[in-house]
Amino acid sequence: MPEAMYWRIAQDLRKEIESGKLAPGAQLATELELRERYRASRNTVRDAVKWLVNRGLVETRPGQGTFVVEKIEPFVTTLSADPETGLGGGEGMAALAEVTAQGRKAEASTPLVEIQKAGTPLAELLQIQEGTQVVSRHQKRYIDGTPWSMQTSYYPMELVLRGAQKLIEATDIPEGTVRYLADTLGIRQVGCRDRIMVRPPNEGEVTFFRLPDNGRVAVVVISRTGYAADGTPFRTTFSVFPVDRNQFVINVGEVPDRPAVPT
Amino acid sequence: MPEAMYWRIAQDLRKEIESGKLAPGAQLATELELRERYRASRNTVRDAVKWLVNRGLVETRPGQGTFVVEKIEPFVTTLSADPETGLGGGEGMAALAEVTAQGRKAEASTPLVEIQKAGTPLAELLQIQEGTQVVSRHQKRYIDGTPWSMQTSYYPMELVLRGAQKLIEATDIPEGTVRYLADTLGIRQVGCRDRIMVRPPNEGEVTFFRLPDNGRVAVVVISRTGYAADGTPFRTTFSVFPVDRNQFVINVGEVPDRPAVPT
DNA sequence: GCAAATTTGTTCGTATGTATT
DNA sequence: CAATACATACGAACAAATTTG
Repeated sequence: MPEAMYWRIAQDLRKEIESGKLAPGAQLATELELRERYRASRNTVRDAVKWLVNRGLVETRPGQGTFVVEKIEPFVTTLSADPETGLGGGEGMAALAEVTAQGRKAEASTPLVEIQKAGTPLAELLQIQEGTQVVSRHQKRYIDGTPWSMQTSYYPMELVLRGAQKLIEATDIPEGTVRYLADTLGIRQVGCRDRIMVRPPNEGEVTFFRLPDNGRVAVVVISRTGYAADGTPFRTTFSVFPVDRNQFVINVGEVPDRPAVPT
Repeated sequence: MPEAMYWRIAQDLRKEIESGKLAPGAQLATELELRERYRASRNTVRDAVKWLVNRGLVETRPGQGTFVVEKIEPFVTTLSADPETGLGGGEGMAALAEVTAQGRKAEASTPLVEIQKAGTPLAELLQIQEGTQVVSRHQKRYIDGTPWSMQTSYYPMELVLRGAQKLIEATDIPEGTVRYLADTLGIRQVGCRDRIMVRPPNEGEVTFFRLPDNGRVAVVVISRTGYAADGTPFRTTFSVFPVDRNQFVINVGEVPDRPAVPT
């Protein structure tokens, strides 16, 4: 009972890729060559190639050919946060420090500061009225020159009025905003809650991260909400990472140091 | 500069879906109807529909039609672990308790116990020689009847020889294996390290979780390695969750209780 | 710099098979 | 069994992107 021909062709090529016979970066036979090799019409071999493209095994470049996708060396981010100092998870300066510690070069764009009204999800996280004014601080991060993460932090506007002026300055806050708020307003972060979810990328994420335009590569969104001593949330940070180049580690209790090596 | 016709048709349908004009579960016009509506050939409207299928917006059922995919109510798992008692993160009985607490019905298959040789990644995590014998305990979990996660825990065979007989019995260990090992062998878990990654599902995962066969829905793999007081790892658990129905929460420090509501 | 050759992208027409109602 | 709807396959033509001579 033969399966569909395009399927058999696709499986044949898949095996060649997975066995390494077709190495990452290598060019596949052209559609015309495949047409002859499998004695099928061009549209049928194109269906087979589409099957591979949709699974992220190959990519086609008009005018050039079809190529086996290169695999990306994943970067490992430690999410474990010190509830006091602020955090350690892909946030602020701590993020950069972790990158350089792994022998890679980290860069970050200057913060983009905006005043916005809180939408439903944010208002819920910060336990404020929908439509309340919030400060948004946005940064893009790069590792070895490739886009690595986008981060947006939200603070109730009230904090600025109470004296945290630096929040609305488009400059890095070297000591970290959590530390800054503790020093300036005496708001200590006694705990935080991370929420992790995975979803398809939106248009802006596709272009910034240079993801395939078929939406195959998802993004991880980590929202971290910081809580003050009285139990009220006072800031939330959303970090967006493409799943094809990122892994995460959480340490609890006493764990030995170890270079985080991807699997 | 008109884009390709299949693209315009796809965008048109996408907008109808995203605006809610085509509700989840609703049936799209048939290919023949779309052919008339857009004055394109059937192959062209099929290309448009394929574009939507590859993004997971619709699904086609031979003999029936094309339907807008239903969105799934995500389940929230708390990963925060107590380094002592064991854990809280989607593991063992604790997992079941969290599910029922959210007013859902949890089930788990009886454990499948196997003796295996450790492969490279596992040997690295457990810091043992590659090829060393390990006990593997595998379980599948369901929430409200739908497949939710697959979990496989690995223990060095040595633990069984030292007296932890229950590890190789195909029965639930109600108090949890971490507690059991502490009671039986005096091995206390003083810390653990979680590693989170996202990858496409393999064949077994596609069939168990009933994922679309185009590999669009990725899975989250969380490996949790437990460390004893002397700093050596003594167990690793791999948990696999489909990303379309799961979110995760990590609490650090003092955070207020709050019903975990998906965004 | 340009034209030709190569390679993938889009569109149509047509025929037949398979699954469901 | 018949009607309906999607799945597979072939052939053909032209367009667009890229490389090559």
